[in-house]
Amino acid sequence: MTVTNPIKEDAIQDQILQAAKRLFQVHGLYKITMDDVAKAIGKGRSSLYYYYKSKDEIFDAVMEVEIRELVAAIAAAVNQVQTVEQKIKAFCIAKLNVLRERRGFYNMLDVGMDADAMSNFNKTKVVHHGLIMQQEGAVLRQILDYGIERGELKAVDERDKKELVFVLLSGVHGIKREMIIDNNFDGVESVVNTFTRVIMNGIKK
Amino acid sequence: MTVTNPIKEDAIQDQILQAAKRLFQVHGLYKITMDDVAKAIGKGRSSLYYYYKSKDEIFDAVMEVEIRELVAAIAAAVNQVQTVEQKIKAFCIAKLNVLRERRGFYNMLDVGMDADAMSNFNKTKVVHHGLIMQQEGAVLRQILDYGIERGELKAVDERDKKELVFVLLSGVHGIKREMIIDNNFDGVESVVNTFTRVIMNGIKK
Amino acid sequence: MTVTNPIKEDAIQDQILQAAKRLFQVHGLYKITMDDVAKAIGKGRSSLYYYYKSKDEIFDAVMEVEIRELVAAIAAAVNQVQTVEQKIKAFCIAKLNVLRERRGFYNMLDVGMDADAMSNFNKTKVVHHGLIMQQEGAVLRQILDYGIERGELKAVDERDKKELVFVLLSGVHGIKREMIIDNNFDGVESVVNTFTRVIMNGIKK
Amino acid sequence: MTVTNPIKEDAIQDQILQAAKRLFQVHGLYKITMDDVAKAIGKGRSSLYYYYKSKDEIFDAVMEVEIRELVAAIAAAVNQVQTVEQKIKAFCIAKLNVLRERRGFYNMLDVGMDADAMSNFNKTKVVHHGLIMQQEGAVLRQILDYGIERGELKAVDERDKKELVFVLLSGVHGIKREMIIDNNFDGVESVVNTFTRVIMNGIKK
DNA sequence: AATGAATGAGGCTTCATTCAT
DNA sequence: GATGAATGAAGCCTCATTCAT
Repeated sequence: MTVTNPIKEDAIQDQILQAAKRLFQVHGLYKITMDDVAKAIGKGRSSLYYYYKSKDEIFDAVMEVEIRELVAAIAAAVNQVQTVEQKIKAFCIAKLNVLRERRGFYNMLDVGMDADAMSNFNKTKVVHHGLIMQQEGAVLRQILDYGIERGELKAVDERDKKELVFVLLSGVHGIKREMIIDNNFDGVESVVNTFTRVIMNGIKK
Repeated sequence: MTVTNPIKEDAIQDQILQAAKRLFQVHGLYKITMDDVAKAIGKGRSSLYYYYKSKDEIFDAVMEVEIRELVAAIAAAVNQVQTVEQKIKAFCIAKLNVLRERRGFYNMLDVGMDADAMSNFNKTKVVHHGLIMQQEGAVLRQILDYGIERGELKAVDERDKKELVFVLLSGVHGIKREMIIDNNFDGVESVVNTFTRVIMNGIKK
Repeated sequence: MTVTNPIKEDAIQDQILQAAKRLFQVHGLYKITMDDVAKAIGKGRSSLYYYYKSKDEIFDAVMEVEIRELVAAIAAAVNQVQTVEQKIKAFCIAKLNVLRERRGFYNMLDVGMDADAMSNFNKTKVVHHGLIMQQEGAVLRQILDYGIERGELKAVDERDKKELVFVLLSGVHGIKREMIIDNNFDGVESVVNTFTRVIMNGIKK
Repeated sequence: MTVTNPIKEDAIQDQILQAAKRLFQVHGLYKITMDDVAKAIGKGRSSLYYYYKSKDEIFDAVMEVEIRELVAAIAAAVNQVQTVEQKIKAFCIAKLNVLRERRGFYNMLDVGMDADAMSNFNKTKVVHHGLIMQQEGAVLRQILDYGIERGELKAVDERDKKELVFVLLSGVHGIKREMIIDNNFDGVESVVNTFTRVIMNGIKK
């Protein structure tokens, strides 16, 4: 049986992925070199190129995983509570909690994606960001619809709904950002409460 | 009037500043090399070092100008209207308008300041970010106080006020961010309206 | 014998070492650039960094070799003769002979180490100089002890012995220096004879 | 009287000289930039070029002064005492004392002049070193002749005399060097005593 | 499947020197 | 006399990527 084992191959590819993920999360993309990643999996630098064509490609792969995990975590949190206010709060807290440990990483991808990032990263990255926005937006929108249906919220037209989602999402991203910069997530609960309260006042029946 | 003209005196230093500012705004700090800046003013690379000790120093100088301009623009806009709602709206729109043309730049400093940036930038940069937050925060807080005094807003305790400012600021930053990433500022007015409305509902008497 | 050959393994590292050694010897550290070294082994400049982290590291490595070689040569020469006078003479001549071909190099390390060098070199370099002094001093001291034991020399107290070693060592270094500057080692034997004779007269029984 | 004042011109030239001298003494040639020198005299960098064609030329000028001062100091010290042993001791101590405060400077010129220095400096420098050796040698030789004449020393033939001078000179230089490297001149007197005693034993009647 | 070796391209900084004014 | 301004040449170092084995 000298057939190459595709599972094993994937295993290493995954090792690289996990190592890169961890490193990117802690230090950010720029600080991490291909050598850092290679050392983390105990292999030579050039070996990485057997599994991924470029640093960018590794980054893309890491992103996909992160996004999946983030969205899953948020959805799970939202589904565990009932009222709209609880759901929105859960949404915010879940997102902030996941991001708390992503610093360097999400920072740049999720909201961060600043001009630097944008000019360095290929289009794929922008697509990824859009994906997050879209998926998270979908969750939020479901919450709104659910609230309207349940009679908790005022009925609003499509355009308002869209903007509301945008504003909500932007708000959480902004809060996250400040907390990351301050490197202080201590007030999360409290700030989220204020945020949710203000928002709810603005939209509830 | 034999007063020496300070502008003329540092004409070149200013040229560098302006060139760097423009370049940083469009492309971000990392993408721009000293050579780019030098070429932009039609001089040799080493000439820059006659006016600034390092790339970092240029960057610092650019920042100072940007911050001054940003805060001034916001304050001016806010002072031109009377009601709280108008002021908050003015605040948001002024900020977003200034930032619209800053992309690469503010992105990285004001809100952007992501983990990468933070580890690469020196302490000065973080200080600058703090400065913006503080100054903008002060403006917002004045608006709130003004509104409470005028009876437009509910009176809230100190802690709530602080958090409210934080949430407001974070929100605008988040919105800005999304717009920059989308590279689409078309809906500014509308989004700001939604944002302000929701917020106002949450805090007005 | 399947033992891996350590020499072969680091063949290139050694090539760099040897090239740098030769270049440093002839031209001195400052004159030699990384590019010079790279060209000397027929490779690109950045390739050097694969084997050594910095110019300093190369220099350190060269030093280690030089010191080993120098001390070994001296010890060998000293051990080949019997009387104290012969040994001291052997010491001087061996040292001068080794240094004759080191010019730029030893010059700067061994004795040379001037204030310039000292402020530019890192601590390691000073340590290296100290090492040479210490090892050579040990050899000289053994000669003295040997001479006292054999009754050739006057017994002297510890402090005198120490100073004597210092004076002897300094003397040889001084002579070396002059010869290097004159670029004339022709009179070595004769000068060493004079030196040794004067010294011996001062210390023999 | 619009005649240019040669004295004033010389005055500035001298200011430069003195400033450079002090700086070189303390920090060594390499560490000092033209800007350092210019700042020290409170003028612009390029002004130096009005008085000296190049850094090298300044250095040359500084050297000349230093040599004059050194030789004068030594001669004075030697002339103040009577016996040969005292004179040699005076010679050594005077030289070491002058050099003690010259570190960076003499180091490189007087004895130091290592291969680096030699390849960086122009031929003039080597000439200067030779000049020191020659002048100091002359002083030493006079001491020897004086001693022989007075009957203190054995009569030796011309060649021995020459070598003796060389050895003496080299010895002092070597001692100086070690002391500079150690940055410790505390034992000067004692070491010079040992040196002189050993030497005297070797040459006195 | 893995990697050792090599490097090109690029980046920041320093400094002696020139030159027009 | 003096200098502000400008720079070319040089130097050190980093890193993603390639490629033969």
